[in-house]
Amino acid sequence: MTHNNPPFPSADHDHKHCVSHALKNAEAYCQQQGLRLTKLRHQVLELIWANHQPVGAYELLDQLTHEGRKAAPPTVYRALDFLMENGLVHRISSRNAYVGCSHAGHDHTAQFLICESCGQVAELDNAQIGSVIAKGANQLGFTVAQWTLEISGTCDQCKHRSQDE
Amino acid sequence: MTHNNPPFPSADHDHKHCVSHALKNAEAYCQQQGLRLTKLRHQVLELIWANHQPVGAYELLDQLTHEGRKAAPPTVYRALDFLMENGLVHRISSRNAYVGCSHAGHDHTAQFLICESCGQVAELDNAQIGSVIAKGANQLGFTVAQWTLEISGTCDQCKHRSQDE
DNA sequence: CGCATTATGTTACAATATAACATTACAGTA
DNA sequence: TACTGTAATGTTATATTGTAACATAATGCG
Repeated sequence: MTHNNPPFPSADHDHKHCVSHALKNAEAYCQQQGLRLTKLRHQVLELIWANHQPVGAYELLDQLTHEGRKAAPPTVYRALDFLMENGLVHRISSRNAYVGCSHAGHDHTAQFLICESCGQVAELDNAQIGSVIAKGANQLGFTVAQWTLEISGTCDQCKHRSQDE
Repeated sequence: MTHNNPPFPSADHDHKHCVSHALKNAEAYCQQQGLRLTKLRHQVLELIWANHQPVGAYELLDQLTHEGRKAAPPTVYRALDFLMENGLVHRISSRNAYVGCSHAGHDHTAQFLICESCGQVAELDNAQIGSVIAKGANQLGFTVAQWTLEISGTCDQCKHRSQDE
């Protein structure tokens, strides 16, 4: 299965829909895998998607609190750990921030395009990149366990926006 | 110019030599570029290389202190900023740690092989990886400014070591 | 030298993440 | 249903990583 959606959502896309879509996927996936997507974890995952761009843990903590839940840092970090272990969320380590995974359930490692102008992140799943990396590493006798690729730059929309000014 | 050194140094390589080599390179580069490689910066760079694997900022701070210098966090972070801005050091963001750059002076972005077993890091400079990434991003209208690739796994030596047991 | 600029010292604090132990909820079973 | 072991969450305290802001010292240059 491949995703042909433009990786950076258009400005007027139906964001509510994409959030609920991601949540439904996650629910189905956890169901199928016998994972406990508890209320807290569900809530954190929803917040992450709702933010629509990488969110910090303490930002999530604030948002949880505003939603009326008593929460401390471990509350958030434990939920994040669960979500990351199960491929529902990725950490953008160059930003200490977290994003929902667009291909949850697939076996994949993460590749991100991070727009410096709008702050949005798009997740790639480019097989060619993966295979070139594997090849390069294997040539050196290195066995790859996992990897992260974080690409900063400017997305298409922001380029056009800046031309309009 | 290309480097054909094995990226993970052999166990018995002359480490003192590789440190002094890196320092000489850095000195020459700064000279040539009119950059001020002050005593502090030189000292920090030397410590980074001497550690022989990624080092945390506070670890460097300790080491500086043990060498008799009065230092506080900003001391180290400012030196690191200088060294990173000028391509003499890279930050491994998945580890909050810093390593000397093996190709200082070249225009390149960083690709790291991080051995989970011995903790050592090798820096790649694989043009093919770079071009595949650029192509993948450009196809999506994304303009790449810079990127980091951090690959975790097991290096050749550690694989063999574990077979011997 | 005298001045402007850059680098470093110093203090305080912000931001991110974890340890350790107490309590609660949950799933399976007698 | 009540019992029990496990997993999840609550709670407090603290570790780790990184910056802000302002003072002082060193450096390069006219």
